[in-house]
Amino acid sequence: MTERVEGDAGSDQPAMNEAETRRSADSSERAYLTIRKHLVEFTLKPGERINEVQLSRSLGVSRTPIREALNRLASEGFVSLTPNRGFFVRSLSTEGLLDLYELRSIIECAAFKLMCERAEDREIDRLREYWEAIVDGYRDQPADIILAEDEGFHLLIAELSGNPELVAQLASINARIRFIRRIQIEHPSHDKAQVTFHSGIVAAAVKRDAEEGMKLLREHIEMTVSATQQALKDALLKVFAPDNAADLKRRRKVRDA
Amino acid sequence: MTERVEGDAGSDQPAMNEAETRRSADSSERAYLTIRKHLVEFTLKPGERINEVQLSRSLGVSRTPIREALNRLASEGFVSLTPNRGFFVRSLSTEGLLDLYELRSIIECAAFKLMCERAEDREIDRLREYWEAIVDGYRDQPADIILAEDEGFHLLIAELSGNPELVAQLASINARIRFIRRIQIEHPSHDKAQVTFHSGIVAAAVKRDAEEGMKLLREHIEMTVSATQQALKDALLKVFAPDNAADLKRRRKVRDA
DNA sequence: GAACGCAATAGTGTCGACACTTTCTTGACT
DNA sequence: AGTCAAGAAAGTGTCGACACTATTGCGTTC
Repeated sequence: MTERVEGDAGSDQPAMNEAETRRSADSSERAYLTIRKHLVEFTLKPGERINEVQLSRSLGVSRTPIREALNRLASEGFVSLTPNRGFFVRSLSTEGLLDLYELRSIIECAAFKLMCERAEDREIDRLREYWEAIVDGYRDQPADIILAEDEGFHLLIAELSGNPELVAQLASINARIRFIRRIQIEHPSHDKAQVTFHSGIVAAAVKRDAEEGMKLLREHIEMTVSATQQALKDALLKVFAPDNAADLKRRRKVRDA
Repeated sequence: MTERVEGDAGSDQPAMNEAETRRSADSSERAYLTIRKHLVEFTLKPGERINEVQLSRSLGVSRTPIREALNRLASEGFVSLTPNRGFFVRSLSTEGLLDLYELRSIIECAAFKLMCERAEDREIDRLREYWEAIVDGYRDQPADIILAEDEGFHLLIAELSGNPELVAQLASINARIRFIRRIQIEHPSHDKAQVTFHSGIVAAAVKRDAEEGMKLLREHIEMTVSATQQALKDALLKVFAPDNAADLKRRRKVRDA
């Protein structure tokens, strides 16, 4: 008896309903996407313990697909698993984020260099065209679109490196820092240098100037990092400022004692 | 019926010093280790479909922990999942291996550079001591030990980079190429330059000469790659030469028709 | 004799149940 | 009053079962 709850917390998956394609309902995949969304949006808060039963109820599926999704998320570093105690939302400290950005910088620089060495001219053209196609309205879009376009740009570079492992790595990193990037894009400190930056990258690619491109990438990510620290601080404030029941309770207990 | 595979533990988990999710000795974990072992030893052959029921019988557990293990292995790139058709052993083409080695080179070089920039003197000393402690009997050990010691050496560099993400990445890559590395170490073409190489790395580290160290790492991995191609060819031959039932059946069918 | 479709089989995806572990609650003892 | 222990409650880890999908084998038709 499949109880199909769609109105509840499942509201995360909007345009996924194609009556045409006989796509298997695949609860696991939907659970994965939904939970990841909750993680990215801080609906599930850092450090919090994840209740499988509660999740399975709110998604209208049994615990099995929930656990499959959580295992996947654990491999990807979103959550951690303590035996017999369950899954916990991995708390992303500032430090942890910086480590991720550093890794991203490493991967992206390497990808750019390999692209310069290996890509065909017409492939470099694809990069230029991709950028030219979005540059016009770039800054006037909503944050989500900007983010997607930016990720697409960098993923394309990874693809043109000819090494699928780099693409996979970058995609994984992107997923993990997406939430903070979105926050940062919406943050007042978000700079207008993005456009210049991307144009510079394209120019360096066309010239096959690996050094120049890597320098730009490094600088850019470096710059982003400092902006990110402020954004993260604000974000955490926003998340934990509205009454956090568990936290309050713990404090009250201590105070009363 | 329970196939208890935990003997020579070192062969599969040489240097598990990772911040990754820690698990206890539950069924899932055992299944994960066992299946991974089968994968790296080609007991489960590239491209083959994985039968969950069969696996669960041979391990004496239900399908649930098997599926959890397989999901994890899928996130890590060992197997792939096709909806409604199940898990397949990912066929590691030569090309795919080269991509992995390239990624490894990128990560290791970056780690070395960061270590040179950041590590304390006494941390560099740890690296030197690690190497001095194993250098004596290094070449006279069985392949598994050599492999574990080598992985430990490189993981230590990653640790000294101060970025846990690099450690995690390297550990994951190591797991995926371990099977071929072991084969390669046992292969006649395995060179004696290993000792010189590691000593050179240590020397460069002590001098904080990032360029020198990265050059050594690149050269070394480059060299390994060509040796690996031959080793892989031999390995695949060895794996597929003894009758492969599925394959033979398919061929017979075609021939008879 | 070959292509097609239908039935039988094998195998995955998901479920609800239960055992065991951890955490919380209550109440006795000092 | 405070501490500790025993029991209750909550929650995870694993199981066997079942529905549905893909594959295989067989018989029919042209």
